[in-house]
Amino acid sequence: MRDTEKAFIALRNTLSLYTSISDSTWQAFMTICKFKSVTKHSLLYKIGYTPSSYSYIYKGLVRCFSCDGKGNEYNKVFFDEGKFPGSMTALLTSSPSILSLEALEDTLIIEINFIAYRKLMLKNDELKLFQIYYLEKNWLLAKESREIEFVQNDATARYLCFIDEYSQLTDRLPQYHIASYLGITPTQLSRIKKNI
Amino acid sequence: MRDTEKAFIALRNTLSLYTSISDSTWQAFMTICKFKSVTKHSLLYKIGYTPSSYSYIYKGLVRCFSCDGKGNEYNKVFFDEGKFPGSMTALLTSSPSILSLEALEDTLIIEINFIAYRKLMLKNDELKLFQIYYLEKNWLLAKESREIEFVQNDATARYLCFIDEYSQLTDRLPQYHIASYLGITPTQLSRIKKNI
DNA sequence: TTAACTTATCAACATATGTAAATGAATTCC
DNA sequence: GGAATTCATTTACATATGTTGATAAGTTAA
Repeated sequence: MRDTEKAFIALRNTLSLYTSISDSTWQAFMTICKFKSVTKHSLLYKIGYTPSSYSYIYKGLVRCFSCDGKGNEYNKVFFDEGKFPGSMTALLTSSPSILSLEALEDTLIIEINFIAYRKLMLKNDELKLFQIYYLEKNWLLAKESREIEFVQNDATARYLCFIDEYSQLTDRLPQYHIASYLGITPTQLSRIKKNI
Repeated sequence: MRDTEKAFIALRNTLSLYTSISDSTWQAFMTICKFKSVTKHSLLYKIGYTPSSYSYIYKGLVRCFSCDGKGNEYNKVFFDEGKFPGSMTALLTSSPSILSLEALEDTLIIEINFIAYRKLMLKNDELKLFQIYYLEKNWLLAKESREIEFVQNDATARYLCFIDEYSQLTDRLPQYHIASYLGITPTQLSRIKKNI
């Protein structure tokens, strides 16, 4: 079986984790999707651009980061297989994103056209349910706990949280990207690891 | 005119900032609202409880904070006149809140029953629009920029952001609440103020 | 394979911030 | 009005983290 087919099967399985997806819903959904391959280090989208699609990761790894004016980057989330990287905010408000997405490995994705998805979702009850469950689980709750985790913990505790949350990614990610996620320098992360 | 009436007029004006509110919408909306007075230092709701209403502040000041296990509190947002304090997350997901709300002054609010509001909103186009605009402006965008502000800036820069965003509140808030909002101790805030 | 580059670790020093305790000003309470 | 409490500031010291530069291991490219 080719990657394209396998990717679509994986996508349907992921949707089904949230709510049941009938064959007819799936047929309609597939027509607004496009399989795509992006090479390591390329950007799925850049700060300042208004994205027109979600992505679904079949294979690979993507980081989401913001930038300040001085050339520093700050990692916010990592997305691996089965996740939907993207700026929900930029999509919902059709405004330029304040975030960028970069592939950290050669990555296979399925692009889901955002406008077509909205149209389809608004007249399909299964997709409406998916949308609600997905938003609640992956955005509202995740954002709230990440914020609290960041505010309440020191860097060592945040590192332990990171290992807990991203155990399967700790060796796919370079140290300096982890450090940036934790809000510290690679030097400091090195010290923290030594102290544990 | 009594406070109750003035509060309801203010509430209608606030709704109208987001979208137009017809008389019939307003009549229906008013029936799910209740005027209430809360004294300084009392809690609108506590961590662990599932809130059943939004509030609207007609007069007064409320802080939203989280707690860790060691008795420390962390301020997240301040709400003054015209704002809707509450944990959107807890309401949307009907889950126990991980946040508390405390009145920092004697405060006059209007409580809006959440379940009744959902019902009304889902069959009223004006309220649906209000809901979307309010969510986008006050939750998605605000949360995203607050997170970036916190991650990218040092404490001095965050203090300047705070003054900018909350200029009208800087002298209604005690230093130690501002310090907690900035993620530093009152001692450090004192030093920062001296250095500016 | 060698050379060039990237990455992780470490050391030395600088800076930001926390902690604890003291002081004085402001506020609250009887 | 005076006593008690709360709050902001300051000092001295401790700790966490940043910065810079060195080194060595690992990776990539010629």
